[in-house]
Amino acid sequence: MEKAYQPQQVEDRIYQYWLEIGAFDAEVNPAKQPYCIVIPPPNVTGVLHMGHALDETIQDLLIRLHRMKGYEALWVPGTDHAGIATQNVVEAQLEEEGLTRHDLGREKFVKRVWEVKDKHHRIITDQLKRIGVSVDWRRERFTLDEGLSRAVREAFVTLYEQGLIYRGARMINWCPRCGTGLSDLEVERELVPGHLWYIRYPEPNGGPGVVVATTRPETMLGDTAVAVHPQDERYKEMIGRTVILPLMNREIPIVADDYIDMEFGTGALKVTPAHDPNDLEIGQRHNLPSILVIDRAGKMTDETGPYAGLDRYECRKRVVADLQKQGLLERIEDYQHTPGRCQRCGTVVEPLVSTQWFVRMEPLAKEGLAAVDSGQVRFIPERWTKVYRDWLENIQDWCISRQLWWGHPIPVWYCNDCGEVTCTREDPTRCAHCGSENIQQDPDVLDTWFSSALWPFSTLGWPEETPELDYFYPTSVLVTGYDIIYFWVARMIMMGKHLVGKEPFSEVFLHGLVRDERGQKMSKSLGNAVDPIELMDEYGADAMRFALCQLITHGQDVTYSPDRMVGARNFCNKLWNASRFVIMNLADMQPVALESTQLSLADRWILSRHSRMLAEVQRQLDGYNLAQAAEAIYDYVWGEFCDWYAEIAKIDLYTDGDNSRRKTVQTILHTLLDEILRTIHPFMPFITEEIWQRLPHSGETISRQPYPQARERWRDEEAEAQMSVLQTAITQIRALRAELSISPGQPVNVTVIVPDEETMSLIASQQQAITSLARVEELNLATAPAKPPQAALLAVSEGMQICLHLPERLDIEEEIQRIRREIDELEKLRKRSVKKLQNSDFLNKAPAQVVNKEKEKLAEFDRDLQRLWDQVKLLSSISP
RNA sequence: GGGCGCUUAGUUCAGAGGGAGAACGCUACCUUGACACGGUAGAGGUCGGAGGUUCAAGUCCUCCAGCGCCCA
Repeated sequence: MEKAYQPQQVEDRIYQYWLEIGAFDAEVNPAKQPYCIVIPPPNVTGVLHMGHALDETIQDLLIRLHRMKGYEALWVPGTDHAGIATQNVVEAQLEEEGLTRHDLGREKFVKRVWEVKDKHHRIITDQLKRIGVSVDWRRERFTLDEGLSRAVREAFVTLYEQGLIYRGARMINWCPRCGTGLSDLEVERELVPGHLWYIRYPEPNGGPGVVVATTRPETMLGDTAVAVHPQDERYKEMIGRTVILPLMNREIPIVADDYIDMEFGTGALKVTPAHDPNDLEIGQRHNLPSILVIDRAGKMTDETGPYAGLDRYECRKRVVADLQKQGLLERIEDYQHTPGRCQRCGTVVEPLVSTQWFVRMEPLAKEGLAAVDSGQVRFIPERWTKVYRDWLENIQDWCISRQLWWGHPIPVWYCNDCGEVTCTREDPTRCAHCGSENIQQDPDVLDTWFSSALWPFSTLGWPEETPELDYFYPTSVLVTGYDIIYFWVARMIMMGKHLVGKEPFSEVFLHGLVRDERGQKMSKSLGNAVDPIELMDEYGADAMRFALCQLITHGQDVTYSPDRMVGARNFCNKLWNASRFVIMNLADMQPVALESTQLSLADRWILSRHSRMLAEVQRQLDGYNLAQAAEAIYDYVWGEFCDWYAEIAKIDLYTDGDNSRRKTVQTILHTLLDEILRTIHPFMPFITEEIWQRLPHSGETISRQPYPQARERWRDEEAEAQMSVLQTAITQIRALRAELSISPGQPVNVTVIVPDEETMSLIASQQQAITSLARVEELNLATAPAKPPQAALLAVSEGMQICLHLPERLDIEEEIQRIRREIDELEKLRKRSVKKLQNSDFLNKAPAQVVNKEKEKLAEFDRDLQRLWDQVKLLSSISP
């Protein structure tokens, strides 16, 4: 074995091996319990980032864990066509060539998108394999493939037939750059500095009229009213009268509406029903006409007279200038406002009334709420439930049509003769209403999230009643970031309940987002994105995975930390070398039955600690506390198995003589290492497989071995307590050595004065461990009240006095000072303890157990202090 | 405006009522027959601030400040 673990020599080979033996293949298997995760499909727009690495690591951990626990574990891989995002990538490429998608035409353009999809799909697949994902590649899906397209079609037609999908003219968000309508979720709002323009609308008779305040003066060209609050004393007289809309010279009414905020601006609101959702509602309440003044390209329409054809921002400047010229611009204030921007391209969206397809969400939202209220779906961490609920309780209809070319076509045909709509599961050749063949399909495509919403069941074969769907659905858990609760999680739950009749998963584990070292969200545009591939090149996939697991705490964002990578890489190496040590000493192993063998203190102790660790890992994993589970493993492996047990084991391994001890130790080392590897495997699959293959084993792969379980019979409180005393003694001797910088090569003599016979026999039986681990030449034992030897360094702990003989070089004054410092520390603790025990409230109200513990502590402090003072006296008496 | 989260060692983060923890970094000593990606021993926190509850408060409650996010 190499002296250091070299992941690059291992990972590829191991992954190929797994594929060869079908280690990740899952089948419908009634003999086993199913455990299923469907991957949140990465977009084929780009490459995987740290957020994916985190997401996949968690899922792989859960899948591998359950596979080992005996479940039929299926992880379904796949990718998402990511409609608008992918289309934009290709459009950006074309732009560099000086072309638009219209220059190419729809067919050629879509062909080009497929090429981009293929390229990114290859990259993503390679990246996933590097991470070590144990997905069943035979079952990979793509949101635009044939089966999923059928699912989309079925879902659309079903919802249409049920009246839950409808076509209508409604206010939507329009992105002038992408040239498509968007759903509310795809609009991001950001506070930016702007202005509030105060514009006077005079009365027809030349009276002063009213002053309105607006952040978007260009929309005034489409105003059809001014609205005031009915209780507003300032305007009571004006209600029902008219004012002249400047520039357009249109006479518009003043209406009263409760919606108006009297505090904002002048309390008078210009009403533009065609370009503001609130204005639209006011318009509907007062039967106001709606005048479209901004078109889909962001240019002014013919309705705007002299401004027709101008860009909306150019028009804003001209309107302001013209108002100023006419003396109707009263003033301009600085004002922070939040214009909506297209999530994908950043362009300021235009709210406008447009005919689109919508999903009626209210009935579906009820099903979504019921799924959570009934406990069918549980969020982890629990607090996200409220976020989910709040959204569903205030749900708006979902605009699902997109004026794009990349995506699922809308399965609707319009009849050019009778004007009716035909929506069917198979492509129609004639109108379902009049039989005319003069029909044409809707040119639009569906929101990419529509197909995503079906993912957990479409990937399992729905709408076919496949055995997979029957067996694996509902899936076990969904693992994703909290940023797509609305976009994806909620919609999957609703669609699953409604279309399949069952919730798509019983648990949702929501993790945080990955941020850079300064806490900023990682993104390509900011240039702070860390490439997981580079990390894996440098530290190895296992190290990256383990580091990510250590960083995952419930729902909290994860700050990328290279230090963690180093720590995890070192842990890999530690595991590698501990294994190397065990393997080197296993050549002549003849396993013994541990139950019927005489075990040493260290043996009993490590078996107990091992079992305790397994229980803790289990407990933490059950609660999705991955960081705590990882910590439990780390602390045990490094701090107990390596630091203590392996060191003590060397005594038996390297000492000739008692062959039965060697056999026992070999058996324990092998047994525990095997279980350690299996316990860590879901976290660090590659290194554990590599080592496991080099250990005596049966079976093809560690990934299909049973997951270790804690053994109650290995628990040994007595061994743990005794070992603790031994560890204290050794640590104290080491500390005394360090105090005087005695090099490890230099042996020392030690006297341990023990408080009782029990400790005496304990220490006596562990002489070898002490002399070996603390590098002691001669170990003397005495029972209190023996006097410590003169001129010795003294430490006091667990009732023991540990004296390090140093007859020649000891500086007595310095030693007295050192002991006094120790006394000061103890004294502080003693005082606190005394104070507590003098408090009658504490004695009366605290549980007896706590009080007793405090009393014991105080007794120990007193005893230790006494001995330290004795030593000071002793040293003082011989001081020159 | 409403809601959520965070504030603990130089840095990144755990801890959720009974003597402050990890990783990395730092100091000292050490190539000890698994490992210098190592060993041993250390230094380093009035747990954001102010009140309160409690015998006991990083830990529970209230308020405040700062940072971040979501929704309107």
